Amino acid sequence: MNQTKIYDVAGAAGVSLATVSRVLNHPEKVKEATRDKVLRIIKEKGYKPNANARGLASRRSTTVAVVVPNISRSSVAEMIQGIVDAAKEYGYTIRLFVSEESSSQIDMWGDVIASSVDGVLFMNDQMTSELYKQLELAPVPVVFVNSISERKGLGGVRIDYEEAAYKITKEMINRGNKSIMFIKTGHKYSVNEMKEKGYIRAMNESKLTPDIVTSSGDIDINEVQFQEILGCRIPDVAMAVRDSIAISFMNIASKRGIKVPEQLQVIGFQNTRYALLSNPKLTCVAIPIYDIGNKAMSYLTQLMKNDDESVAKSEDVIVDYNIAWRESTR
Amino acid sequence: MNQTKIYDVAGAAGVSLATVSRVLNHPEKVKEATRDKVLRIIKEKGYKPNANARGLASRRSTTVAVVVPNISRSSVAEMIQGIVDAAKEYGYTIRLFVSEESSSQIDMWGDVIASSVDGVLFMNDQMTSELYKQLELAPVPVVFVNSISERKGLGGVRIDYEEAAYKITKEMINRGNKSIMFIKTGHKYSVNEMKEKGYIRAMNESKLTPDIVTSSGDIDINEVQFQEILGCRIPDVAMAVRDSIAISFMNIASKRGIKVPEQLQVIGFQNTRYALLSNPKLTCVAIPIYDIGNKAMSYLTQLMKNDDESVAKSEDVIVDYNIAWRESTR
DNA sequence: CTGAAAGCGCTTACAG
DNA sequence: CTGAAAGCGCTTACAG
Repeated sequence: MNQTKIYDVAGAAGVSLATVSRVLNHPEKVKEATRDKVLRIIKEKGYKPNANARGLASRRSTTVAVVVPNISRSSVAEMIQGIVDAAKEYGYTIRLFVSEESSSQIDMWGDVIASSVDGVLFMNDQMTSELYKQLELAPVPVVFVNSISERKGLGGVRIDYEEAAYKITKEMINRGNKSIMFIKTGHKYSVNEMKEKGYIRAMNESKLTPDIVTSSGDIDINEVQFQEILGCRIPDVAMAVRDSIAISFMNIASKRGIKVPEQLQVIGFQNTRYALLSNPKLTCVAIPIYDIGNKAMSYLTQLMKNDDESVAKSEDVIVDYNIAWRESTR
Repeated sequence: MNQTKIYDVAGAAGVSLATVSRVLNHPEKVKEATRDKVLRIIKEKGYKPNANARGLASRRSTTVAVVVPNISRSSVAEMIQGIVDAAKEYGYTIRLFVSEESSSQIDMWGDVIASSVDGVLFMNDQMTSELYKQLELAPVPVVFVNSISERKGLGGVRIDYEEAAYKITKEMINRGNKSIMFIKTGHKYSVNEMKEKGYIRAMNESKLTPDIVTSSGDIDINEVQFQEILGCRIPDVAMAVRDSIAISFMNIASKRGIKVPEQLQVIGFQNTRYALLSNPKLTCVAIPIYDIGNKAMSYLTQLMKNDDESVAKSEDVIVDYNIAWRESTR
């Protein structure tokens, strides 16, 4: 019930607590015989150093903060799984910070820093200049995950969403499709803006008129809107910024008797499990979101072991994506 | 860049660091004028106490551990959102521990305790007696979340899954359905075993023969299996332990030209977003998973403020569920 | 290779 | 109501 302290281990092993500490932190500095004895006792007693004390004394907590907006978005959860797995590999522990709005992220930032983490994995799609300022003052490295930073020295692991949207649009044009609809949401997510940009570029290049629909985040409202749209026009292709919106659109089309993919092709963005459970199965730009989390954490560990005085700066790392061709396209 | 320390605040305010600490931890013990001055300076300097130091000195870290298997399951993510929101309300911070297998949860447990949290929210569906032993020795309160503990003094917030499965099965029988299939997975999840039990009880009560199918966790394998099953027999109702399996079954049925819900009714368990994106929309036993997380965290805060010498024990708290009737049933 | 000691940044009895 | 001091459980130069 009372946790074993380093003193207990030292006592039982007949060494000083400094030696026990060294066995844990700099084993190469301890004679093998001593080390083995201490390790045995540590195991016997199930000793684990108190994280607070260790963090306070060493200024390294082997903990990183993961700052995300709303964890229940399925892509966020999967990304965290990637982070967690990499963290485990490198011996880091996670402190989770979830913020609803970007304004609250500023308040939260103080807590993040005070929690004395060794680094931060940061996800935010609605950056403000004040937030940038805060991040730039961070006493530890910050790496963006699947979101876009506009500042030098503050980068992260992500996809080139503009390119991805451009290429898939281009591909659909090359396949002979003329009317390609782009469905976005009202939110000002920078990654979604990149997708829109890529789409527009591809359309313009081919002298086609962009057809952009802004949908709600709510499924029920979407459905009404999609009914209206499909009552007026059936595009060759509908591409949505999120899988769930694409599926919602596809379902409404099916209900109206429109054949997918024969009359209408539908493309999503992300490749969540929704895409495999839809009927027909959704073609989408597959974002390796697990890998993004995983790589971001690995990258952060590199920055954290920088012994320099200064805080290591992060740069953008662009990760490859691919296209999962399924039944909603032909 | 260098973080403000309590000394800096004390200096600027012309008081001792003890007073600054008191303003933060026992404001009622400080004269109002002093308190206001200190608070002003704290705000000015953006001072936040170092979490490690505070935790070490006070033995309270205002941090709780959240221990879950695989965060990317959508129900887990939503539950964590509930936890996070309640944690924020009570001023707690989250340390996230994710374990793949139950064996690794034992190893992990040492880390959980060493991380000096004030309490633990624990989710595990495959308990072993060794794990129970560890949990019972925990120096802080432990509350189960959406999983079942068989030990006294170790309880948690959850649904009565047996009752839920019993009632929905009963309801479908009362509506005149005779052949009701239950689709489970190979995993030994205790909550799923409860669902199975409830289903069997309802069937037996009505002298109907239970029809239990064990499916794989993999969508592709499932589909092959479901094709085979539907080639042999079409039940009046198919009920699955998870939404995703139910949807998968429903999609295969649709592809075979079986009309849902006319010829086959399908019911899921959970009410994830999948259920709204399926076509037709899935009827399911709706588990208020966000609330479960939220309540578990609230409950834990109560246990943590127990001033007693002993560690507060937790008891089971059963949360209500309801049924979301949608298009896959009639 | 090992130990004694200082110190990490706080909190909290204990005096006053 | 406030301050001086001890102590939380570690790590890490510094001697030896």
